Amino acid sequence: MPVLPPETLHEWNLSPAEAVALQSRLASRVVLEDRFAPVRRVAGVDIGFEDDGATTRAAIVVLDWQAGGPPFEVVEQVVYREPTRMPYIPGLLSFRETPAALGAFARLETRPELVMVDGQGIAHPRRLGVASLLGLWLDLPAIGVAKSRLCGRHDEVGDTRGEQTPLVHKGEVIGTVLRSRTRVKPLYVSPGHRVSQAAALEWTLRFLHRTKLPEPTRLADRLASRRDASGRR
DNA sequence: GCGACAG
DNA sequence: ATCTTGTCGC
Repeated sequence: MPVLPPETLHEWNLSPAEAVALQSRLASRVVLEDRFAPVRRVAGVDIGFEDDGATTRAAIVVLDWQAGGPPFEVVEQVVYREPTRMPYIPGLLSFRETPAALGAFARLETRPELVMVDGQGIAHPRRLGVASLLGLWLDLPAIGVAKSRLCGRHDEVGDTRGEQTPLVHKGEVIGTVLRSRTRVKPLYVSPGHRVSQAAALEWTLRFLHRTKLPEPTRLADRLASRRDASGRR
């Protein structure tokens, strides 16, 4: 799908302090209301690192929601790698991950109506996790589904599948802590962009099958870790 | 000042 | 994140 040149993001070439300031500015543009086109194709995104961090790898799996499931029909999938440009700094992970994710989207033929990302949405100190930055950049509805907490506090979640409790940071509800599987570490679900808090949770629940992760993210995760992941399929 | 800290 | 085999559960 057509995407602004990822290079633009690299060219920001920001110091940590500048990146922090930019996050705050961009966060003001995040939309927390449902602004969807009818959802048919949903993209699951997973970004990870190889070679001790030297390489960034982004995997995308596009599912057809209207075709029914589970199992959901896989419409397209892409794995894309490029040299890592920035170190890992808590709170600035999105700058490290997003360039590769944009490279992967640029190589995707399908334009999804919804994006689900492995990482935080607004459940971030400055309300701009990877899912928000990616959603803004692509101008698509995006949801963050993280496997652990970055910031905020919450009550203990019941240990049974389906139980949930709000994630609160500085008096704001920034997400939902969701027990996706009984006796398994909970997920941290938050809106990325163009999605309400309620819809972010609803879509996540809709894609939850028997596993800890919702299907889009789970399949992207799995695709990323395949030995023969040579690109497309 | 002391911890915490997405992937 | 990643390094890794077996093992338990659906």
